[in-house]
Amino acid sequence: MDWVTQVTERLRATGGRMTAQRRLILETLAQCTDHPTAEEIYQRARQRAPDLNLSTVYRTLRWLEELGVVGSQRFEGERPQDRFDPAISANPDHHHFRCRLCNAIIEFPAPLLDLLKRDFIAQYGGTIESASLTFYGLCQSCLQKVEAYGPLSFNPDAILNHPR
Amino acid sequence: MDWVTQVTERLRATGGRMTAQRRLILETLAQCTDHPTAEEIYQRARQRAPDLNLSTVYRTLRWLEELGVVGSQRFEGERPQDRFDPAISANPDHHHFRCRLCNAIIEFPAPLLDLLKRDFIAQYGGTIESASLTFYGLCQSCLQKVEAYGPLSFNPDAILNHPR
DNA sequence: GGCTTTATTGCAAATGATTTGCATTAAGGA
DNA sequence: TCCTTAATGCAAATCATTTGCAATAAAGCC
Repeated sequence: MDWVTQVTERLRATGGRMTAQRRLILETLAQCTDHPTAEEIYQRARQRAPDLNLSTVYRTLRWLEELGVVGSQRFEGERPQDRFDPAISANPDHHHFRCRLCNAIIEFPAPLLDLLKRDFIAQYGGTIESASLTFYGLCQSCLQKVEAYGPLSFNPDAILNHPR
Repeated sequence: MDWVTQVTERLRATGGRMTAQRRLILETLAQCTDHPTAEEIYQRARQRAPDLNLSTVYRTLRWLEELGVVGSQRFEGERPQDRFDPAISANPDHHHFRCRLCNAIIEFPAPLLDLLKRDFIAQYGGTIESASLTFYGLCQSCLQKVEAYGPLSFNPDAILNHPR
């Protein structure tokens, strides 16, 4: 049984209805290999159905989030907007690395996080229900480029006063 | 030399000016033991200077952020707003636990995070410049309350239809 | 101390992602 | 096929945060 059908069943089980718009959004999500914003999902889906509405995209995404089918998360260094993660349903225990230069996002498992959780509980008590870990840095290929060419010298004054 | 004076020196060194408003905001931050929002800082500071402006608070906070004097971070499960962290200048390497019930935030060190970073680099290459780790769960005292009394049964219908 | 430069403020208006109210449409069980 | 009500489209509202601009006031200089 494919992903869209699985989600449809979860939906029906909670009194929801499968619509053309929801199916389209689900199929769009299924094809994502990245972490798109609501607007990006809207644009991609709209290529197949131009009268799709952005509100519907938001409502569908929030509903999928409640079902645990997609995750959402914000990254530092860009304007505050949710990015959605269709991979979370297939692989719930992953975290994110984000490249500061090319903005690529790498998903990685972090089994050692359990050690950190145990340390925390041992010291402070309580329970931990979820954890969010994000690394920021340079991905392998951006690092290689920087190492190969050296950092670019950026001097706005020199650019502005440069003779044409 | 106290904190406000230290920050003033950093400020002057970059061509900035120390004003009554900035001093007030700094002193307000120095007294924080929590992670207030811009609005909360504004309300606290305004008790001493009622004509302080919220824009000034925002501008001052962003400037302190650039200087590395305060940190900012958003937490899940509340509306999207920045919370500011004056403790980051004294103790840069801390992470956050947030209690889902009482909303308390606990700061904790996580030296083991270096293992996770090393693991990541070994597998994917690149470099890691910063990391954000947040735990969500129940703090010790909320956990004890839940264990002592059991979870509350919340049934809106029963409340609405309850005879008075 | 007064003068000058320009960083900073207060105010109001703009921004931009996200949510919401409501009339209309359509899913899916009877 | 009919009926109930969940879902959509549209426009307007939200709400934290930012920004333009005229007025104010640091702080370097005489």
